[in-house]
Amino acid sequence: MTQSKYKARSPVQQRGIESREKIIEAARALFSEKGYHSANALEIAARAGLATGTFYSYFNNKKEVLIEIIRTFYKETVEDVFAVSLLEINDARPSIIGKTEGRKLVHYMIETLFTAHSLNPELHREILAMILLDPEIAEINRQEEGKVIAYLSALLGRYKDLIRVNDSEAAAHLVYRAADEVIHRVRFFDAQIDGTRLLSELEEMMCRYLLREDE
Amino acid sequence: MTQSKYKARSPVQQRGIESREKIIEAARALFSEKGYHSANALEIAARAGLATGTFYSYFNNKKEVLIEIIRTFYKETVEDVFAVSLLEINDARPSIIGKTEGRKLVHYMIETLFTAHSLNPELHREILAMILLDPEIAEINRQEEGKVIAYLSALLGRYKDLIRVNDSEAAAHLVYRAADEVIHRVRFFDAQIDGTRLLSELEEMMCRYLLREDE
Amino acid sequence: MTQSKYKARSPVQQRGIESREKIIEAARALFSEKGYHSANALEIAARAGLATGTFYSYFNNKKEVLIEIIRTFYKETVEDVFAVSLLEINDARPSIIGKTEGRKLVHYMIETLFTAHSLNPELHREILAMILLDPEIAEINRQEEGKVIAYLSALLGRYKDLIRVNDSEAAAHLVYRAADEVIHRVRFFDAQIDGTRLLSELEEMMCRYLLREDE
Amino acid sequence: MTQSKYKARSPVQQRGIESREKIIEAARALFSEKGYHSANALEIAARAGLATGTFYSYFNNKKEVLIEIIRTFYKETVEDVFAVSLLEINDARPSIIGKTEGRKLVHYMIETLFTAHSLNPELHREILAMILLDPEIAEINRQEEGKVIAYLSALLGRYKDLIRVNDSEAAAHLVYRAADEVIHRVRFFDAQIDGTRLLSELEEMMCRYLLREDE
DNA sequence: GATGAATGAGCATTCATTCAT
DNA sequence: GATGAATGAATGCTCATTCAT
Repeated sequence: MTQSKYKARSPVQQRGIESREKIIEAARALFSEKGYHSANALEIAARAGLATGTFYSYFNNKKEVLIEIIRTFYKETVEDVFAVSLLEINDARPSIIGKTEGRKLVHYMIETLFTAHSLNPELHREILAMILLDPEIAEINRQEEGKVIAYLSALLGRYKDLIRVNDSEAAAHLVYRAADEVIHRVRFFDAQIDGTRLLSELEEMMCRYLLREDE
Repeated sequence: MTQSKYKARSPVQQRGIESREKIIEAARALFSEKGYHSANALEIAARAGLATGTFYSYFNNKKEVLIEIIRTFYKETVEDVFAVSLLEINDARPSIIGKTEGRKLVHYMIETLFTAHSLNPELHREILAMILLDPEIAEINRQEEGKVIAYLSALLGRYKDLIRVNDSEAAAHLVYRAADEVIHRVRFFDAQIDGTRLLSELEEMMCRYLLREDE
Repeated sequence: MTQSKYKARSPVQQRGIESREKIIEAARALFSEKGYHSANALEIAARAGLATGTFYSYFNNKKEVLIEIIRTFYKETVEDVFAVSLLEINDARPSIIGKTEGRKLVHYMIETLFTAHSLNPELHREILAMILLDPEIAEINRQEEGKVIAYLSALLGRYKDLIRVNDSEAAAHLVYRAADEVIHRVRFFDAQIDGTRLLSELEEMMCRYLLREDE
Repeated sequence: MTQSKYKARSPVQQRGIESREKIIEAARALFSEKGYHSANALEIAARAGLATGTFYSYFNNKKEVLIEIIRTFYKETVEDVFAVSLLEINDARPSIIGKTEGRKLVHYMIETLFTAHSLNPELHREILAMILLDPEIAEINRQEEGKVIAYLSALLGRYKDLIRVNDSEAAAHLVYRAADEVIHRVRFFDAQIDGTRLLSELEEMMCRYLLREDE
């Protein structure tokens, strides 16, 4: 928390850039395997094949690595997956829209979120917990999440003929939140109920909520 | 984690029962104020006006207190609030139903969950995080949550004329999950979007999902 | 520096009081032997025959022990030595005064300061350095030193017939400062010049400054 | 402490000389600002706009820089100031002496020391502390201080008609020590007593001690 | 000459848990 | 039953110094 006397440096040489990368990779692996709280700087450095001090050359503390990982996580998983998937729907597969099959659109959205959750479920869970525990992480997440919601919002706005929501921004939030949470539960916990049934109901709920009756 | 050599005892004398109660109260206060991870046995005992050793007379570790608190939490907040509220709807206010105003029913459900979240938001957030971090806590939560979902499921089943879901169990899960998550976000984070708009959309989504067209 | 979550506790049981005492003694010994900066908590605890944690039960950090030692140091050495010596001059040996031998008074003062410096020279040196390096220690020292200077000031005021200073408070400061410093140099460093000559000149300076011509 | 395997080199090229100079300046600034102990090689190098390794090209460790700074400090501040001031008194202003105003001489001495202390008080304080903590620094200081005292001693010897000390070498030591210490206190600490009063008494003490009655 | 990446021993501090009283 | 003293492993972080480029 305290501002360190030694600020973490940014590597300029190739070797430094590689070391920083190794640390992030090692941290990502450890956070997934044993959780953020159980991993420590010594261990992360060792896993990266570096000394403890090297860790602190590039990061002031464990949390800074987590933040970096979260940003990368959103970039690599949610954001990219989303952008690509939605572009596909939009541009590469105009046929979907042509058929006015809004239900397929909903299915795609849920599937995409599910894929994003599946890339590294354990790490995802750790991040979700940290969002609850640390306001700084919460803020980072809010920023990153905002981009995803913006995609959704734009998407909902684009298909006005299919979708009947009034407040498309609030709807995007709602859809993201609800879907994310339900998918998360299905993904992590052997729910009291069969996951397939839950996802199926989720799709049903989304359709009833989002799509025009006459579709 | 490891089972202690000395098992925590159950108090039999009045004094012992009071000490145990004091510890739980102190822990609840501290978990709310500074979070589960930042609180420690010494501090909890001090807050309870007891010695460190006394803490370990009644609990083998901090987690055991948390589990006790979670059970009580569900009893005192979610479960009770739910049961009472829904009974009111059902029995004490048959007029609501008489009007076939399913929308009011939905509104009530959301309001009830919101109330439950408002009783001790900080503690609630800590518990949510622990559910993600600790499988044992997750299991405890699953059990307790199951009761709430059972209420919802029964409720949905009772108003078949109002409600059009096929799989009322899955629907109860879905409704609980989605509402809980959205409310939680609205409650804790200054979302990118106004909370009122989000709750309003949530109600709209639930209505469209749950209620028959002809209501 | 930061306020600890765990505040250092005050021992209530006899055993605890003894442990705290042992830590102070061990610290005093180590600070003398190898200096404040070179000693560390682990070492101090070990020397006291206790675990590291026990050190932190009674002190939040090394500096707190130093402060305690400084206070005790002033109590045990300077203050007491001074009070006793000066009382002796004053009450038990009125003959000195009767002879109007102010020179003996000055000699006593210097001798007393020299004795104070001799009780634990190494520790004294460490403390002097810390006064220069740490404002908090400087303040503690200022307070304690103030008492000694008050004694001197009172003494100077009492023998107005012998002593010709106008501003006895400033004079007390001056005398203390100058004598303390010179003695310190003589005590610690093999000065470029023989210590005896320096002390002799110090006495001469003090006499010329303090005593009436006609003494 | 340990002699390094690689000896620090002496710069021969212009560029090297400049680098060395930059390091000394950066160190001086940092030692003043945050103290000798809190400054470190990395920081010093960064401040000098150089790489860490460059620091170790010219100095084997931090202490070597301090020693260099102390020598320069004495050269630039105390020694020069002294020499110049006293020469002024002696050669350029024979009128002062002609008036047999020894009091002015004393005033000049004190003023000169005060000026020396004022050039970089924080650095001065750090050096004083290091003298107490490190025998090697103490020895360096002894040597440099010796020159100042030699000036004083010579000065005292030159005005035998004004000054009545027997042992002018011891007197020079004494005067330097006492004045230095008192001035230091006035300069650094808001003494319990007003600085002006103390300096005034200091001058009075010096006059009574040094000057002949019939002046 | 200069760079900055890497090292790793070293130290301060925390806290879950035990146990003698 | 209650107390609070004691433990010591664990961990975050620093920084003087080396060395490959």
